[in-house]
Amino acid sequence: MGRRSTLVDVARLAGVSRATAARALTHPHLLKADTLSAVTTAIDSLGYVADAAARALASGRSGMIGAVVPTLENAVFARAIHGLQTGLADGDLQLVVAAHEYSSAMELQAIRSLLARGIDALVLVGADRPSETWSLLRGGGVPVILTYSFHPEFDSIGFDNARAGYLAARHLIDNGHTRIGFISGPLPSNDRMAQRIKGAASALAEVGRDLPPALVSEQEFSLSGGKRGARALMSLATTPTAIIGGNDMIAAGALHELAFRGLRVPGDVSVVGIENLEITTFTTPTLTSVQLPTTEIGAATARHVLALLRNESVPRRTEFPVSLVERASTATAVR
Amino acid sequence: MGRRSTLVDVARLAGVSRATAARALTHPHLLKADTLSAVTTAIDSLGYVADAAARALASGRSGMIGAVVPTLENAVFARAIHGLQTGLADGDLQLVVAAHEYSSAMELQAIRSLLARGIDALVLVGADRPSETWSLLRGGGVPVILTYSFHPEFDSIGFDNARAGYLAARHLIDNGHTRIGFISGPLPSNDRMAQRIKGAASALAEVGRDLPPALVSEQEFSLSGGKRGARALMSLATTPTAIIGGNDMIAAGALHELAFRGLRVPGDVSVVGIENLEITTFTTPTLTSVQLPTTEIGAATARHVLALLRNESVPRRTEFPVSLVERASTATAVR
DNA sequence: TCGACAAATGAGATCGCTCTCATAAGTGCA
DNA sequence: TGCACTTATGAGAGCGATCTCATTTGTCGA
Repeated sequence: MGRRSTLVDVARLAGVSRATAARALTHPHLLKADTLSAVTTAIDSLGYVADAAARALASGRSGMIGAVVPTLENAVFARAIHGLQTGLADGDLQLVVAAHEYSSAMELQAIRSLLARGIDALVLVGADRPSETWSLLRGGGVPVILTYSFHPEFDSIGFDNARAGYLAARHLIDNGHTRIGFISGPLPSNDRMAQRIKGAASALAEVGRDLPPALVSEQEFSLSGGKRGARALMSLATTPTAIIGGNDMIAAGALHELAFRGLRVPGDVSVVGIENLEITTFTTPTLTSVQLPTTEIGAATARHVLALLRNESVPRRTEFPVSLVERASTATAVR
Repeated sequence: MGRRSTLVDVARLAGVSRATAARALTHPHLLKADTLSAVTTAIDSLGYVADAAARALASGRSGMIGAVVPTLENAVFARAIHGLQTGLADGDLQLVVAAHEYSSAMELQAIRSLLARGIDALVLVGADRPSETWSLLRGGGVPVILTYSFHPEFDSIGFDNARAGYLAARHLIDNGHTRIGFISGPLPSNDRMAQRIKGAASALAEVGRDLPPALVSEQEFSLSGGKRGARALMSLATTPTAIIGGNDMIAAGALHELAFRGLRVPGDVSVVGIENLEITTFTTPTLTSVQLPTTEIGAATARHVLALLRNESVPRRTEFPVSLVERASTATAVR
C-alpha cells in the first residue's frame, strides 16, 4: 500500500494503455462503452484519485479559483464567499481565499501569491486599487471578476453603491432631513463606501445641501464602530437630525448609542442602514435600510466563473438593483 | 512575451544550470553569494514566478491547506477561517475552503475533493462524522487537524463544549432556576451543540433535575432561529424560567421574542448565550454569555499547521478555557 | 606544491498527467 | 470484397519544477 495508485496502475489493471485510461477521465465519450467500464472498474477497485498537481501541470488548469476579500469578519463578505464556494463546488472547482484587511499592499501580495498558485480565475472586491495592482491583473493571464463595483476593463458583478447611498439620503430628505450624518466603514481601499457617501452627497446636492466632511465619521464595520460614530456625530456643535450607517451593523450600533444618550429614534434622530440584514428587524426601533443583493453576488459570481471557464459568453457587467426598505427608524424631521 | 518565463529562462539569463537556478529558490544557502545574486537578478528582470503545479508535482507538496466548515454564514466559522487564513499567509500557505451545510455527506464529498487537490493538511470542525469519513481521513495520508472538538486519533484544537453548556446551566441553577430551556443550533453533524446540551443536562443532574427533550428546541443559528425557539419554549404547558441559547445570536433572538411577548428579562425569564460576541453588550438587557475562544482557535490552528509542516513537534491536543461572563440577562428565579 | 576533503555546480531522471499524432479496428457503400 | 472513412486505442513527447548523484572548483594542511 502506501503509495497512491496512479494512472499507470489503473491502465495496467484495466488492460489498456495509459492514454486510454487518461481519456476515461477527461474525454470518456471517446471510449467504447466496455473499455470505459473496464477503466472505471479499475479506478474504483484501486480507489484511484487523479493527482491534481500533475493534472494542473499537464493541462494548464488548476481547477482552483482565487478570491481576495477585505475581510471574512464582515458578514457580507463571508456570505458572498459562502455563496461563491457553494456555486463553484457544483463545477468541481475549489475556492482559495485570502483577506487583505483593507490594505492595498496586502491585497497586491495576496493576488500575487494566488496568481503564482496558478488559479484559473480571480475574484476581487471593489475597483479601488493602485495602478501596480491593475497592471498585474492585466498581465496575469487570468480572468478577473470584480464584485461589488464596476470597472470597464474587467467583468464586474455588483450593484450601484452610489445609488444605495442616494436612496438612503433621499428617503431622509423626503422626510425633511437636510443635516445628515454618515458613519462610514473603513475608507482605504474601499470604493464601495466612498460611493455610498458620494451617493448620499448627491442626493443632498439635489436639494441644494451638502454632506460636509465633519458629518462623515469613519469607523470600523461593527456595532461598536457604529456606536463610536454616533457618539462622534452627536458631539458636534450642530448635530445631525438623521444618520446613515455605512452598513447595518454600524447603523444598529448607532441606534444603541442614541438610545444610550436618551435620544429617541425616530423622534429626535432618524437612522438608515445599508444592507438590510436580518438584524434590521431585531433592533429597537426596527431599522430602515437599503437592501443590497449580497447573497446574489456570490451565487452570480460562481455562475459567471463557471460559464467563463466553459468558454461560454458572459456579460461583462451584471448589475443587481438596490431598494429602500422602510421600517420604524425613520420619520419626519422635527425641526 | 505571452509565455510565462520558466526556470530554464532564468538559468539561461543567469548563465547557470537549471539545477542551480532551482536551488536559488529552494536551498539558497547552498549557493555562492554571487551566483545566487546572478540568479535573483535574472528572476527579477524576467518577473519569474515559479509554477505552483510543477512545483507541487515535483516536490509532493502543494502549499495549500484545506478547511471544511459547516458554513461561512455563521460568524464563528467565518471568523475562525479568517484567523486561519491570516496565520497561514505568514507561512506562504494558501487556504482552500469548503462548506458542508451541516450535512455529513457533503462534508465527505468536500474532504474527498480537497484530498484529491493534494492539500498538505486538512482542517475540520468537530468530531461527529460517519465512519466512512473517518477511514478516509485515516488513509488520506494528510495530517488532519480537528477544531472545536477533540478526538483521540487526530490533532485537536478546541475547547470543552460540554463545559460551556455546563457553565451556562450552572449559573442559572445557582440563581435558583431548575426548569431550563435550551435553544440549540442544528444538531446533525454538530457534536459541539450536542455537547453543550449534554453539559447543561449534567449541571441539572447535579441538583437532581434534568433537561427533558421537550425543553430543547432545535433551530438554525440566527436571530430568527432564536425567536422561533423562544416561541416554542414559551408555548409549552409549563414554561421554563430560564433559557440557554446555543449561541449568542440565538439567545439575542430569544430576548427579542420574550420582549415581544411582554416578558421581562431577567424578571420573568433569564437568558444565557454562548460565545460572548460583541452583540451581547448591545442587546436589551445585555446578555450573560459563556466566552468561547473562537478567535484563538483560528490563529492557533494556523500555528499548529505551520509547525506541523515544518516537522516541529506539536501537542496533539490544545484546549482553551471557557468562562462565564455575567451581564444583565440573568437573575434569581422568581418562582 | 600536492593530495584530501568540502563546497558549489551540473546532468539527468522523475513526478503523474494531458495531448497530439500515428496506428489499428470498425463501418458503409459501390 | 475492397476502398475510403470514421472511430477507438496506443505511443511518446512534453508540462516545469525538484532531487539525487556525479563532477568540478576551491581550500587547507603537510
